[in-house]
Formats: sequence, C-alpha cells, structure tokens
Amino acid sequence: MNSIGRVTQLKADFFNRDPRRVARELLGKLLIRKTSRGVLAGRLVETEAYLGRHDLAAHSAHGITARTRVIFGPPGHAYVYFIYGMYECLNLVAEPKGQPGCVLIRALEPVAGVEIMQRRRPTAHTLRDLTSGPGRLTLAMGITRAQNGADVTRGPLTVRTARRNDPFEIETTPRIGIRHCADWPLRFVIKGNPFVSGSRATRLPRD
DNA sequence: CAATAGATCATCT
DNA sequence: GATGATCTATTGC
Repeated sequence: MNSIGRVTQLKADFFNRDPRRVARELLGKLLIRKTSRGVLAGRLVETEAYLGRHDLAAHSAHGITARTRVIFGPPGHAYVYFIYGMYECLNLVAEPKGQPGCVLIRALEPVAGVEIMQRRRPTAHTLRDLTSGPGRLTLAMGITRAQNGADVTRGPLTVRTARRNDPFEIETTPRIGIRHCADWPLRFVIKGNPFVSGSRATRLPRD
C-alpha cells in the first residue's frame, strides 16, 4: 500500500474460477518478478484461457502426467512448460485443486527493470520486441521451469493490481498457434495496445 | 510488409 | 519417432 493508490496482491480466490474469467481479469494487472539483480514488472496485455473439459488444445486434455500435474493442482500456481526445443511459456493455474484449467500469459508491457530485460533479450531491437510473445516474455523476465509449480500468491513471482490503470476495452479472438479448437474465442487482449504479440500490420490496421 | 525455413528437445505414443 | 500454446533471420516484393 502506498500514498498514490491501492495495490493488492492477487490471492488464490482470484484464480479459483473459470479460466476465461481469470484470463479476462488478469488484463491490466502487473506480473512482478523479483531477482537478485532487481525487480522486473510487466503489465499483462494478452492472455489465453485453456479449459479443463473438452478443450483438446489444452495440455491437460489427456489427463494427469508428469508434465500436466501442476494444471490439476491448486489455483494460483505457475505452470511453466518447454516448447519447440527452445522456449518456455508461463501459465497461471485456475480452477480448484483437482480440476484442470489455466491461463497462458502471451504478452506484457514492460513497466520496470527494462534494462535487465534488454540484457536478457539481446536480439530484441525495440521495446515492444522485449515481451510481446509467450517465449519472449519468459526470457525477458528470467522465468524458467525452475518456477514450475511455484505459488504465485506469494514469493518472488507474483501478480498485483496496478497502482494506476486507465480504462481499456477487451478484444476477444481465437487462440494462437494451436490445431485443435482453433476457432474458440479464448484469447483476450487489451484493444489497441502496441505490446500485444503479432505483426505490426495485424495489430495496427491502417486508419 | 509477407512468407518461409531452421533451430532444437521434452513429452508422450 | 513425431510433434509442438515459438522466435528469429532471411528472402522477396
């Protein structure tokens, strides 16, 4: 808490709901990562919901395995998986323990620790390249499978409400890069935000 | 700006 | 043994 506004850390109850609701309400919140080098923070501008039942695009679709165990665990924990031999992606677990469901974090707007992020992302030549993609933001924030299963309601990786948060519209689209259930409207973005992933043309159609 | 190829490996069949 | 919730560099217009 501080003099400018009310800042609260999201608790387990926030995540203990339908992933669609969690994904929408995560927009505009801050992902906070404390490292030995300093504090990194990013505003969530793009999320995707992965449902527990009948969602064949979700890793949890085929039951509990060594990898998907965390998705079936308690809400408010991190599910970090390795993909394409190179990248790691961050999800936040939703739904009560025993019921699968999670939210993929697809893009952030850098808020604090930009210099540290740039050091971790030498190939990013612009500010928006830093964290505009699920693989990019984990690199920038130093999130790896070491954080898999971590409790996000406490500890060095957390989510908080923003001190100041201008009103925004939420745009809903199909999810990116999946084969199954490819037309389900489960991707949520802050409309018009330049830090959303994808090409410039896709994001900013000329006016 | 659009399209495409290549990198690279944990996970599950 | 195939596949994948991706990113980057490169090519061509």
